[in-house]
This record gives sequence, structure tokens and C-alpha cells, in this order.
Amino acid sequence: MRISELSRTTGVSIASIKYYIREGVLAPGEVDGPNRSTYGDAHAARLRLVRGLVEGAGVSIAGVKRITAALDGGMPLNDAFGVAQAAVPLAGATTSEEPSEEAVERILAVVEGIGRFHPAIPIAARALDTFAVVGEPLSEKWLARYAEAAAIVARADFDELEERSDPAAQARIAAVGTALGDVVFQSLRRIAHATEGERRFPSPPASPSSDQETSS
Amino acid sequence: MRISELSRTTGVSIASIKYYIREGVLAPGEVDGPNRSTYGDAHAARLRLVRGLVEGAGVSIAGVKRITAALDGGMPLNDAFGVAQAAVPLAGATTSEEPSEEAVERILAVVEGIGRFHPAIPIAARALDTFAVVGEPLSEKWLARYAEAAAIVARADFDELEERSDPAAQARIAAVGTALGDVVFQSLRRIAHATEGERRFPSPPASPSSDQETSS
DNA sequence: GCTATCCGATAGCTACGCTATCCACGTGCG
DNA sequence: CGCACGTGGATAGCGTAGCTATCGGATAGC
Repeated sequence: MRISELSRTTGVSIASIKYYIREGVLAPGEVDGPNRSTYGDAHAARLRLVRGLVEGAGVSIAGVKRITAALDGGMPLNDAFGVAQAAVPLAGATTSEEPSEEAVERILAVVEGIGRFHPAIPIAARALDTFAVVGEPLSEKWLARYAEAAAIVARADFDELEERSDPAAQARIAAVGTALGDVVFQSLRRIAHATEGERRFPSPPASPSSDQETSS
Repeated sequence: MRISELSRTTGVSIASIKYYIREGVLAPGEVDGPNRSTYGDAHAARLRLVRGLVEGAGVSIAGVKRITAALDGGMPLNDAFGVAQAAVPLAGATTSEEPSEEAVERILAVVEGIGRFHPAIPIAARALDTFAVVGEPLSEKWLARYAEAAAIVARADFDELEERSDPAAQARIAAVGTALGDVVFQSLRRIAHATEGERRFPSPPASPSSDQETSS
């Protein structure tokens, strides 16, 4: 198919497709002549992946490029998630400020094994510091339950990965799952907040609009 | 204190402080004269909160403004998290594309009560759609475990909130916790991925650098 | 031939989060 | 008294990110 058809079937503008090709997140079409290129289903699939990561998970184009490069190059099984993690920076990774020793210790207290050397440790520690700086330090119990929940989803992620036998499929699940799993969890957490809030502090039964947006 | 001292004690440049005042996330100093204003500890605390949300959780200035407005105005207890949620948009909230019916049903199957009308539902559903579009749809078991983990952290969040008796402290915990809790969880999830990956696919014992960055 | 479309490159645009400059004023030190 | 310095307030600019619009040249199909 031609670029106009690719644009039509995916809903992505031609200009954007060209942009993605320029940025290296989408392979150029097969060149048939000086001004003639053909695109296949693989291009459409990749395009959907790119849009899903960018729109659905807020991954930057540079991050998408790293993910797709890893997908195309194949990744080692024991580090499938590690590669994806390196490609998708955490929200709090922009600062270079050092976390407090105490916060790092608190994080280390709830993780084990190889996790103790993970680059995400200082990010989590800085987040704890911010809670303290705002005047609302969090209890150990809170942190422990977060760690427990994180272990549950990590096991779920790996179980899902192990259901695939094809290494390429495993790589896809790891890459996409790292980015989109965050979004799914955040959404479910917010929904659970609403549910739990209603359970603990029931709203007056009169008007059933207890959310920030009077939903339909 | 004056603006220069405020800048020095918080590490935020004077220009940025002025910018925050302009944007309404920081109250102006008390005006003593035409070119003389005094800032207090409250300004320093607010400034640290702003930096924590912006740097630590990637919240936009507009989002911080909504959060601080809610903090200053007081929020209803049964919706403390709701207000914070509205102020901190999810990563995948930029698109307006409609999720598939099927994905919405799958989400609804794992949430209960008031959560069924939550604005985060379509976001989670779109994320599921993206997994499918990439060719790696996720199992019900995976989603159920995510929901279970989300319920655990939601309960932890509310327990933490209920430990405070001061409504202002509860509002702070809800607002900051919504944004920074995401960061803490994402970090712990990534750490857990490393731990779980090592458990399931042990790396060769020779070189202990099994992470994407040869850590120290 | 003529028109429509294509490819490729380049320049521009919008939003965001600052950052730098300018100005007039008033404090405070000598 | 005099004058440099810091201040508040306003405005303009900057750097990055993610597109988007336009241009030039070429060719396919009628």
C-alpha cells in the first residue's frame, strides 16, 4: 500500500508518518522507484504500536525508538523488562537531586535480592522525601503494602510473559507491558480509590454524583 | 524573608519563584511597600511542594495549580482523592479515541460499586486495546491480579489518610499521594521486575551486572 | 501532454517551563 | 546626602518536543 492508504487505515496523518520515519521509529517503505514506496501490514502494525505507546502511555518518541530498536534487535530473556525499563523513563527521573539516606534505607527494607541495585531506588526514595518535605511522612506499613502490591503485579507480568513461547512475543509483552502496565495500574488505582472512598465515607444518597465529573 | 533568601533556602531560582507566583501556584509575598515583600515559612513549604510534584511526579504547572487550589480551598473528605485525581491527569488521558466495548467490559468485570462510573475506565480500556492491537492480548488472570494489587494500595492509601485527624493533613496526603504514589509504585514495580526476573531466569553467576546499566 | 499523487527535505508552529532583561523604585550604608 | 544594590513587576526570549505545512522534483496513469 502507499503512504496515503497507510494514513487512511491507521488514522495517522501522512505528515506524522513521515515524521516517524524520519525519527526512526517506523521503517521506510520499500522503495520501488525514485518517488514510489510500498508499505505493508508490518508498517501498519508498528504504527499502531507507536501510537499506542505515545498516546496511551505518554512515552516519548525517543523512548519509542529505544523500545522498537530492542524489539527489532531481540532482547535477552532474563532482562526483557530491564531493556524496556531503560527505554521508558519514570516520571520522577528528570531531577538529579540526591535522595536522603534514610529514604533509601526505607526502600531497601522492602525490596530484596538484585532489586537492591536497581536504578529506580533513588527515584522511589526521592518520592518518599517529598512526602516528608510536605509534612506528611508515610508509615512503614504503607510502604510495605505498596511493595507487596508491586510484587503481585510483577509476578502477573512474568506469568503473562511465560505464557508466550515465541521470544519475539515475549519481548513485545515486556516492552509494551512495562509502559502500558503502568497506565492500567494507575487507572485501576484511581478507580479503587473511588470504590474504597465510597465504602469508608458514603456520600449522601440523594444525588448520586460523587465523582469529579458528573458522569453521564 | 525576602525573595532572595527564599530562593537560597529552597534552591529555586528567583526567576522561577516569580514564575510560580505569576502562574498562581505560589502566593505572592506580603507587600510591605512598592518594592518590598516578605515571604514566610508557608511560602517555603509550598515551594517545596510545588517542586516535589513537578520534579518528583512530573505534574504540570497547571496540575499543581489545581492541586494547590484544592488544598487551599479545603476538599470534602469522601472525595479527597477524587479532587486530586482530577488535578493530575493520567498518562494516557491525552487521546480522545474511544475504547472498544469489549475492553470496557473487561475492566468493569474487575471493578465494583461506584468505580463503574469512573473516568479512568476508558483510559484503562484503551490500554488493553493497545495490547491487543500489538498482538499480545492479556489474560483475565493478569487483569484480575492488577485489580487486586490496586485494591491493596487503595486501602493502604486510605489507611494512611485515616491516621490523620486534621482535614488539611488529609487533603495534603490525598493530593500528594495521588501523584507521588504513582511514582513510588512504578518504581517498586520495576524493582520487583528485576527481582522476579532474576528468580525465574537466573543470570550467569560470573559477572554480577545483570541490569541495563552496569551499576557501580 | 496533463494532472494528480508521491517522496523527501526543510521550515514553521504550538505548548510548556522556565530564564533573561528591563524598568522604576526604595532601602540602607557610607 | 548620595548612590549602588536588591526588589517587584512586566515582557520577551529560549530550548525542547511533537507535530504540520509547504516546496521541489519526479513519475504514473489517463
